[in-house]
Amino acid sequence: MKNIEDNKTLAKSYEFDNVEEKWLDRWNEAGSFAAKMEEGKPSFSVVIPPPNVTGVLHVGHALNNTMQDVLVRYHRMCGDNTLWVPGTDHAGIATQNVVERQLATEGKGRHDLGREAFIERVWDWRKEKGGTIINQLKRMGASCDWERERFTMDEGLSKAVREAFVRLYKEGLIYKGDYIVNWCPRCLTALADDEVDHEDKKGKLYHIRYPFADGSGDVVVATTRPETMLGDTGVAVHPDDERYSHLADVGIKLPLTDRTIPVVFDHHVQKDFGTGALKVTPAHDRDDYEIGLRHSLEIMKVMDEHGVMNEKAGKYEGLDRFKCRKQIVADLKEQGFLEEIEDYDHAVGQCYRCQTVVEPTTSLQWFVSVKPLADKAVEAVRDGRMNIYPKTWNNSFYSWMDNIRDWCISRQIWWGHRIPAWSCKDCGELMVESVDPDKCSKCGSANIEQETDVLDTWFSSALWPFSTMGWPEKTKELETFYPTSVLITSFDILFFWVARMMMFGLHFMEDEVPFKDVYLHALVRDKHGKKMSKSTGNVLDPLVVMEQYGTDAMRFTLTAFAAQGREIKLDEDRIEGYRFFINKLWNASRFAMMHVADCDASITDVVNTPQDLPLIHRWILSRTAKATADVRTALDEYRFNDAASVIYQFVWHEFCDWYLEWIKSDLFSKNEVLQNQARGVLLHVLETILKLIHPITPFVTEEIWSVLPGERPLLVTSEFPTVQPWQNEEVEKQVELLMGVITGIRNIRSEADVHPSTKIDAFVQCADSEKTEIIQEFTNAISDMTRLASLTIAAEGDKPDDAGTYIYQDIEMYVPLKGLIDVEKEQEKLERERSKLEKSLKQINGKLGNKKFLANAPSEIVEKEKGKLAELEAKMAKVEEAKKRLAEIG
RNA sequence: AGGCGCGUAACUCAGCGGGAGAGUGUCACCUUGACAUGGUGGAAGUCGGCGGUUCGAAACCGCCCGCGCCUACCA
Repeated sequence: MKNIEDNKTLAKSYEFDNVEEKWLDRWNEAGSFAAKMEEGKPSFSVVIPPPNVTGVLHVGHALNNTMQDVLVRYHRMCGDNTLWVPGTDHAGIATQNVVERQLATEGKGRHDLGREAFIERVWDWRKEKGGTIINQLKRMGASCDWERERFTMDEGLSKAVREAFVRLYKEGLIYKGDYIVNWCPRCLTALADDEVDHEDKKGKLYHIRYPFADGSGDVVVATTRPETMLGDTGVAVHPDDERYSHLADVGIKLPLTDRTIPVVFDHHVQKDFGTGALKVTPAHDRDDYEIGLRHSLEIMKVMDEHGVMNEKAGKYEGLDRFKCRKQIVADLKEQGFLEEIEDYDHAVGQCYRCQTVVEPTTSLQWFVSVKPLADKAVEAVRDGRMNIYPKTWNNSFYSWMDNIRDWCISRQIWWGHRIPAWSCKDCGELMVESVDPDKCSKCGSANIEQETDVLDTWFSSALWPFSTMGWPEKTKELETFYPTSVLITSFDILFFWVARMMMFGLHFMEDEVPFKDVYLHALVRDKHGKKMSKSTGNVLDPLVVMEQYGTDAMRFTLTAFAAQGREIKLDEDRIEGYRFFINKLWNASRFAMMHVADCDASITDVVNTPQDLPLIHRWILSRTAKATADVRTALDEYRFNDAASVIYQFVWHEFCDWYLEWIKSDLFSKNEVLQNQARGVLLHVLETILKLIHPITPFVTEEIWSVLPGERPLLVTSEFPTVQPWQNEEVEKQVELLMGVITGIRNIRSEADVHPSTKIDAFVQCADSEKTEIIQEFTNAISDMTRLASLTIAAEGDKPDDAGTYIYQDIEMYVPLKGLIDVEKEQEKLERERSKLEKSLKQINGKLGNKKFLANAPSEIVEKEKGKLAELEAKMAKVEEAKKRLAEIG
């Protein structure tokens, strides 16, 4: 045995600072994370949800990447061909904004530089700052194959984007058209529907009187945006609304203009809202646009791209849309058309990047016809080729996909994949080609010009699962790793991203799904369920957490919290708790090292013949097999929190609390056989534990592993434990019995305030000879663990009056404590016990007395209840007897 | 308005058809040959409410109360 002070291998508590850095380097040097593509092995592959290149690690990333890493490390240890592709997303608008802000501090705008110079500037920025989040992911221990890092704008992926675009165009699935889109007048670009945030704002509802053209009367319409009336080309009412049925042929004289507009009848109008009449502005409202189409109304755009009124707005030309609103209201009022202004709260769409109020407007944009693609994705989920976890998301997925609109993919910014379309300035021909054309394919003119728009960022990320593996080339990576095994991401991008990967994956990869499983994890909130935000000040920064508690503690916490739900309320106290757990593991290993440091690694061979081992070793091997099975199942089913809790429970409360305490006497024994058995099993179980936890807490486990005796390869690439045939019910039952006795005696000591160092005499009495025999056999272990001077098997009726008592099943333990017994306290304890038993007995007797129960319940349940009843009755008898005896002295 | 979800010990959460669990906190005792980032023992819950299904419900169904989130075309 080594003296503890001489033990130089492990410090007294786990200090993570140097350890983490050290192993990051070693794993890197050893190429531990490099994907292997060996024949005949199962594949496990994951592509990272690429964080924005402008991103900084937040707790959501930490959760997301911990979960991925747990699975990836697990499968790598299982010997699978394992690939985890890392990378970042060019994040068009976000990145452009960052660089534009940087330019602004120099007093410049992007137009001062021009397109090419600006893009170069963005690349410079990316070179300098774009690695931040990648480095932070590395710091977390994410075991991506870093050699394969990809960027959505790098050469290979750009080629894939172009190929995808050209194919879709040639297949007629991409078209260019003048449609209403969400327009950001500040970013000067179209936005996809899901790039618009809706926020309730206080506003006004203006009621405006629209006179009939024939002067026979008027109708009042309501609007929150009076300035759009300049673009009104109709008034809509419900076809069943009698109030307006006579207006079919009468026009409306639009105030402030000299135009007369028609009344149309449309089911979209709500009869009971306001007056039941709706002004229709097809050019500046999505619904009005649809109504306009249905009734062939003119589309009249009255604003320009900056949100400034244009020449169609007549005298209002040149006014900003909000200034124009004021002016219009004033004019309407003056001319007597304004009926009423009421306060009105409603949702206003804002640009998700700059919060400018979005202007719905028509413009010439590129679209993907998604319906046929969406149907295939839905089909793949419905027939189980793709599974969404948790499956509660299926319904949301279906309903979104069924109502999906064509996807506007063009953006009027500079940073992104420029649309590979050229138009001929002479004949107007549009060319979409994979190779840049130098002249018009129709008229031969060299006077051609490339489209200036770039593609929506999500277009390139939709290709991610296969573009990162070399598509459109046929690569070994694709062959080995596509479809990927599982996609792990946050539910809030199910539609932005996941659905689009499904659509593109199926389309371009010959109906092969991009991933078999999708795991949608929760959003991380603070411990009260509030969204973490800088302004609230409740943000938990993973970088700070890693510094304070260590990366392993953070990872374990996140894993333990990762139940399949919609939100995770993260309580910082829990992180500390799990840090203590890691320290516990550390110290248990330290203890083990005191006994096995100088041994040969082959001492673990004793586990090959478990039948030759003493009971407690067989017990821990049985529990180890159970824990191994449970962890594997949990990870296979994405029940991360279960894996964490199985490990926690097993390591702390079974391995440390019971097993280590129990084998101490053997470890210190002079009997070499016992000692070697203890050392061998101890080392084996510790090795197994380290392997089981490694996917969750890679650093501390690798560190401990490295000091264990013998030459050993890195833990990261060691074999994950398989379930050994060690589970043994009989052994577990016997140990449980002994534990019950030990707990009982400890309880008596504690209740009677016997000082822990005082050795006492204890007695056990039980009518069951089998149980008595086991207790007899383990007298020494019981005595060691309860600090007894002696343990005696007593005959019935031998019990002295002044003894502390505890009853476990049908076993009574007692400790004579002359003068130390507080009779009243003891009586209270027994009464509590008795009343609890009485309640349970009543319940069970009720069940077993119920004929229907006996008839309907499965027989094993009935048997179980009967067994329970016998046990409780025996215990009750003991308790009543003890009470009676106690009453006699009292 | 529709959809989804949540309400279990003081707190943060598991469990989701057969005896109410974990961590933290709390109380008592204890520096016993890894660990006080520890040990031992204890207290603590009509499992939001009311009905229903069932031999049996915290779990399944319905309604109600409270709280979130998402989607939406009430202008």
